[in-house]
Amino acid sequence: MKASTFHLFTTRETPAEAEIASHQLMLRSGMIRKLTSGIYTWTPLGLRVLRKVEHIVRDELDKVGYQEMLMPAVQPAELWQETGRWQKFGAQLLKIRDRAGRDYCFGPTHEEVITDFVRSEIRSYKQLPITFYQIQTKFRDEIRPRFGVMRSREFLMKDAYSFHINNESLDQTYWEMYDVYTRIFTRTGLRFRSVEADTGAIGGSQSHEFHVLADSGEDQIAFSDQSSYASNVEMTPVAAPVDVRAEPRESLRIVDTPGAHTIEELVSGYGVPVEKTVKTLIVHAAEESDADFIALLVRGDRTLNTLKAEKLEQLACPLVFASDKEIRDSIGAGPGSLGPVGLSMPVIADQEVVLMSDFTAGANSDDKHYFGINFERDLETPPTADLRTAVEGDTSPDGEGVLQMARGIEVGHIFQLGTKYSEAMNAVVLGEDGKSHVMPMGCYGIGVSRIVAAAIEQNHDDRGICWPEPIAPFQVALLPMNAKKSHRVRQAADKLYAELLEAGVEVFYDDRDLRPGVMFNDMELIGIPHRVVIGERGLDAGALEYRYRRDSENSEIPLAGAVEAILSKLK
RNA sequence: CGGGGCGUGGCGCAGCCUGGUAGCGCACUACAAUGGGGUUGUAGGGGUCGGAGGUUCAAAUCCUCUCGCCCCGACCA
Repeated sequence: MKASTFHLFTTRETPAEAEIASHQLMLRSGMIRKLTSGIYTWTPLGLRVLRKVEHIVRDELDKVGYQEMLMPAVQPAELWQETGRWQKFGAQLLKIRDRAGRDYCFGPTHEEVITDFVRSEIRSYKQLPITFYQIQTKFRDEIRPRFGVMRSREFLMKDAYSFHINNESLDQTYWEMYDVYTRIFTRTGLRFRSVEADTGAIGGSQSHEFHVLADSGEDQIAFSDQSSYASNVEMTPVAAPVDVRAEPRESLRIVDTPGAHTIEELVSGYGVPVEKTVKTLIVHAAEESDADFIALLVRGDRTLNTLKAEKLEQLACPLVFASDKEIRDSIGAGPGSLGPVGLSMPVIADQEVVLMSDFTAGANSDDKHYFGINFERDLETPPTADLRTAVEGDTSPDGEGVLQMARGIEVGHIFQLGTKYSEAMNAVVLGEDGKSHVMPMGCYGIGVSRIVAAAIEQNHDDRGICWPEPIAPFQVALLPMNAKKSHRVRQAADKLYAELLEAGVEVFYDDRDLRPGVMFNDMELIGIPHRVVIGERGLDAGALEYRYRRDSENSEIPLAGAVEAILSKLK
């Protein structure tokens, strides 16, 4: 590709709207342009990277015999009403109405369409298992799109769906897909990690996420320092502590604590050690429950894990916190002065709380706290559950080692869906036994456009992008120095360009007659991994200058045999 | 959804408080010089100041409404 005829538009200044490195660099290098909130145009430069990622994904899926297809982006409402997701999917579902008043949505995912397809195409267990996939534009009306294509509303996704005669077959394909994903992300050249994950809105049982590791990642992942255990911290279980509760040493007493409405104020204002405090959170009970509200107890320095709480059958799902007014109406005190002693509603305590003794909590009276609270003596020991979010240093759930934390960008997610959709949509096949069987399903997603942003987030420096070679827009940048004046340089560059093309190298030939500094800066900004410079100085010495994008020093390549020398640098 | 901020050539911004008819840098066009890390000079083109209404002799500037975008929060006990 010659720069003179390629649309390249780089900027020196960073657009004000971009917060994180990948977004800034994608805009500055001219890979993407925003059309409107969360919706982007991919320029020729950006598209080259997107296509590279897409190709790796497609290639690895094809290798194991999964079949590519293409489903409609616009889907009829009836299909979504069949599974109940027309309502349940919520505001993220972009609904559209046609001229006849019929309702549609722009597909945020394709379980309904594929299940509809399969229920009419697949008749016999002999056709199973089967896995289809597509690479397609999705739309999710995010509450708050941000970070460019990292969290956009319109995005490119690979979604795959597998259908089975039984759960064993599903499990087999699930783990096969796990291996395919591992190969895909390995091939992109990114540092990544697979973790156990929550199944979320898609539903199902088993699930893993694949995260690209980067400090700016929106997710936190927990992993053991000694075993292969890793999970998204939003669902990392906390092992039940094995300690024994200490005997009471203090007497129960009520203390005036004006101004102490948070744990922090209690700790700083009254000298209570934070690990001797208990937070009391009032949440809505499940609809079918007798109680209206339930109190949850966690240690003062812990964070309630919403996902864990939602899974408790006694609690409303999704979790709803009681409003200040509801709290005052039912307890007679405001938030900030709540505690389990004398509380007239069901209580569930985090498992470590019941091992505490001589602790402090609100007295259910404004500006008063109980000090020296002890279970059994001052209140009944409540039922327990794993309620808090895991933290660094916790014992690994598999018992081996302790947990470390890292930040990640979710780029892949695989689920065992079971029969959630096939049952709702009556997707059945005839089994060997002559009877109808509802097909268990798996679904598997990869955020293709997000991978591009994640790759930059993980691979950049103060000069620009440092593409991993497998997804770089070009492999080699060829820069002639002052070619306008020097016919030798121009001729040598033209010749090398032709030879590199002939050898199948993706070479970007900067024939724009710009000053060297401009070319260097552009090539470093857009992150081409290998740079070859041709100048009078080098030609005199019979050499080219070579530099790898991540290096800070040049090396020399003999002019004779330059193509082979360059080829040997490529990965 | 709640809070905050911003809309002025393609991009980054100043001008607004104190009203007088729009400016700077980058980018773009032409010419010239320069030619190994965003070079320099000269001459240019391009903006209904997000939109609507109002106040005024006069509005980018003041007032009202509206649209769009960005950021933060959505665990607080």
